[in-house]
Amino acid sequence: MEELKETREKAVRDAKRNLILDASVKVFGEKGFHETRLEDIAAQAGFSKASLYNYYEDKESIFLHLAIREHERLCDKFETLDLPKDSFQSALRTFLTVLVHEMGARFAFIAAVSNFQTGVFCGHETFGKHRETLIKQFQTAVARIQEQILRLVSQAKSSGEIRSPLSEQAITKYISSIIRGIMYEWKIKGKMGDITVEVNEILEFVCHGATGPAQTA
Amino acid sequence: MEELKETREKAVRDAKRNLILDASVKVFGEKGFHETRLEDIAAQAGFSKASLYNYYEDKESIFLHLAIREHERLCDKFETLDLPKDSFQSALRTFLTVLVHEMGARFAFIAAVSNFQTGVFCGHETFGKHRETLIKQFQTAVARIQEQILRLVSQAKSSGEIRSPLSEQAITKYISSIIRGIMYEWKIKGKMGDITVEVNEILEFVCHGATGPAQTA
Amino acid sequence: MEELKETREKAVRDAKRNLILDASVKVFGEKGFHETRLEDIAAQAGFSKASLYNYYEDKESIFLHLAIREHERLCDKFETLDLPKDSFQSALRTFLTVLVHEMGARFAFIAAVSNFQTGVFCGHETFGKHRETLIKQFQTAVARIQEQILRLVSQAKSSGEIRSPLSEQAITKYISSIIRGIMYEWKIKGKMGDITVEVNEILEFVCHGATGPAQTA
Amino acid sequence: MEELKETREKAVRDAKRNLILDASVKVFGEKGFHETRLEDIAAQAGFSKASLYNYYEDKESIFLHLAIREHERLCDKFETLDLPKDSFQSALRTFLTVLVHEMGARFAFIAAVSNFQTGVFCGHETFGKHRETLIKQFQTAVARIQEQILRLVSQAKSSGEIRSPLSEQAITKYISSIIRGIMYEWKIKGKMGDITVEVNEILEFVCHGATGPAQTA
DNA sequence: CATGAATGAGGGTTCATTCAT
DNA sequence: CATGAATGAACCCTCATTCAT
Repeated sequence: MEELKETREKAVRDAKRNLILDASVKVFGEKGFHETRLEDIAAQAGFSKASLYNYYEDKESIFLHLAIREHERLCDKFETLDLPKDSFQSALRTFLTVLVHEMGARFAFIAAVSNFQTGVFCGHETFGKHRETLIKQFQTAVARIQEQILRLVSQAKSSGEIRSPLSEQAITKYISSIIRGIMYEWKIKGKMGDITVEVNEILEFVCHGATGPAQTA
Repeated sequence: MEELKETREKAVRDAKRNLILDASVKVFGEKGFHETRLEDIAAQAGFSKASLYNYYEDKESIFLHLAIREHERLCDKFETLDLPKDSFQSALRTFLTVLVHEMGARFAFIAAVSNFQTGVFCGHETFGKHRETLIKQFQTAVARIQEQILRLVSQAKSSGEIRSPLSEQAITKYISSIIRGIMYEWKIKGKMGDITVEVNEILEFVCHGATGPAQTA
Repeated sequence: MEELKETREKAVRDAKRNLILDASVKVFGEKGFHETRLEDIAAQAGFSKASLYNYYEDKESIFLHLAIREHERLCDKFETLDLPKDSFQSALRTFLTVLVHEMGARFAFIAAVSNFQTGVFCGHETFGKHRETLIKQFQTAVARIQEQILRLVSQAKSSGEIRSPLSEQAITKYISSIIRGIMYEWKIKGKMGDITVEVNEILEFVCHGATGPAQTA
Repeated sequence: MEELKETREKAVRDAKRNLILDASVKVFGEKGFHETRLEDIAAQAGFSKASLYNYYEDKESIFLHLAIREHERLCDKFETLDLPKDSFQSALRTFLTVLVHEMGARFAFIAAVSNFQTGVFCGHETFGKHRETLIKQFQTAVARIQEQILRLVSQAKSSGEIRSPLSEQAITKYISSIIRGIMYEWKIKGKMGDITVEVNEILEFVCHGATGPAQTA
């Protein structure tokens, strides 16, 4: 009995925490970290500004928790995903489709995360304990996505499908950059593009580069 | 006489405007737009905070003028640059080397510019007249770099060196993203990497992609 | 039957009210009125913050009730106390010993009360009805202690033991100040001193002043 | 020329810093540290709230600087003061008259300082560098007054005028307590009492205690 | 009665910008 | 032109108090 109540209350609380993040993804996405006012988030979430502090330590905490949630959701998606095993290209196609599909819906926020990484972190060096671990989690979550790509690339390298002399890390890095570029583009345009087209083009470029496939001739 | 004095004074004024930008590139690069305080810039430039307003309208104006200057400098460099004509690859190598060399010295600021583009612009819709034209200039300047790449790509496509079915714009976009990715990486690491290595790797990837050159076999 | 239940419930309620005050004496003593958070008291008392409002009107009410309780307890002690009748000095010794012993255990809180008196009251002029009477009680309770001293002094004056030309009120005032001074000293040092020593010294000073007893010579 | 300007500007700045303190002594005196709003001080001083930050780091800094100034002023007064050399009593009379006269005009603030000492300091242990030294200064300044009294007492002890077996420190402590008691009394009453009367009474008590002078008989 | 959650009302502080000298 | 000083306008965050369960 008592336990049931507790779990229910825990669930409600978690739901509200998520409501706040849902509101945040919109506002942070639109305005970026600095120009976002707690009040905007509160209004969007249907809370008062002060209430947010029942759920998160402070503004930065909301941002980080959100980034973590979004990245982990994505990772979870990938872990339950059956990637085609026939070829690197089709595996990457599936992967990118899911990735862009998921990220795309939050492209603006993803862009904000990148900005946050390069703009807010660098320089800061003194954090409180809580902050410290939260940031670690954040970085881990962000890194985990890259690792998914890295894994794909590594497999393809082992199987001989990737014959590039470049290190797996370098290739992964470039793929990431390209994806982030897409997010930026959409953010600036204000809307998503066509996912299928976008993925196909990325694939084409990633697999064959610019000088391209006809090299065989 | 009078004219001479005027031109001299103009020159002095321009010199000071540039001093301010020189200071800004450092501070904006380190802290990003939002976390930069006018006072930081003033201190770095050897002025008082109030003096900055003798030379620029406001904080955003400094940022935009700086971005414009940096991008135009780069463009000027390219216009006086004799790119090798023998192959797309060697032209691109030269181009990238110069680009990364120049940008690299300001990588942190370049990262800040990207963040600014995606984080500050979007959402704003009411600008004063002055702002309006300044922003146009800024966007033009940023775009001009991309056009340099686009021109290279176009030529290579005409000459048949690029056989990718992708549009020239798409290829250009990916190359840009990769370069921006490098800037981000350096910014996060806090220092530049080895330019030659970096350029070679980019080249390798851009030209042949991941599955790579040995496709011939 | 019904009555019994009611009295029992009343007793429980009173017990809880006292629990809250027990917690408060610690927290108010350590942090003073302003820096004490209701949450600190609640935690210390094993209640939730909201529950406190079932027992007391508000923060100030807790503080006042506590001060009243502590002072009345002390007065009760004195009323059941058989002071030696042989001399002013020995009566005062017993009195001070008990006073300092009792107060001393709560020295930090006593210091907080003084601060509260001079810092919070003065200036306030609009009080609600409830507040009004509570404050009266508080002031009465604080005054009652002084009256105990006053009574001692008066008796000694009547009996000729006190030959000072000073009014009984003045002497009482000085004794109070000295006692409060001890509380402050302990509060700042963070711990009580030796009661016997302290009382003896106070006695010496109060009875003979600085120029002192040897005046006879 | 240039130097003159600088010293003048320095003087103006110092004058303004003092204006702020002048305003603060009133407000802090009336409301105490916690209930004082920066805005109150600003209004009283004829500044905007934000302007205060041109002169002092923060609220606590204003309070501490003020306390230091007041205490040092008093000390300076004493150092230029020719205390009668004929007897402890007349020296103490002059001393107390000046002390109460000076302090009295600021009695409310002096009370606030005591509250601050016991209420705000205790517990805090982590301070910034600046704070650290400022607090040291504050404590030194407060202590210096006590030392003046201690010196008087010591001399009188050496000269045999004070025959009390109590330590000089103890006597000094009691005198201080009594003075602070007066400040509290005035603060609670809302106005100063008659200085001459007050001083005479203190003297009487301090010199002969309660049982008093006629002990000779 | 107990309490988790919600919130209004502020407070201290920051900073881009303006103004007077 | 240079600058110290002044300030309006926010913003983040805190906390006593209220409310719904």
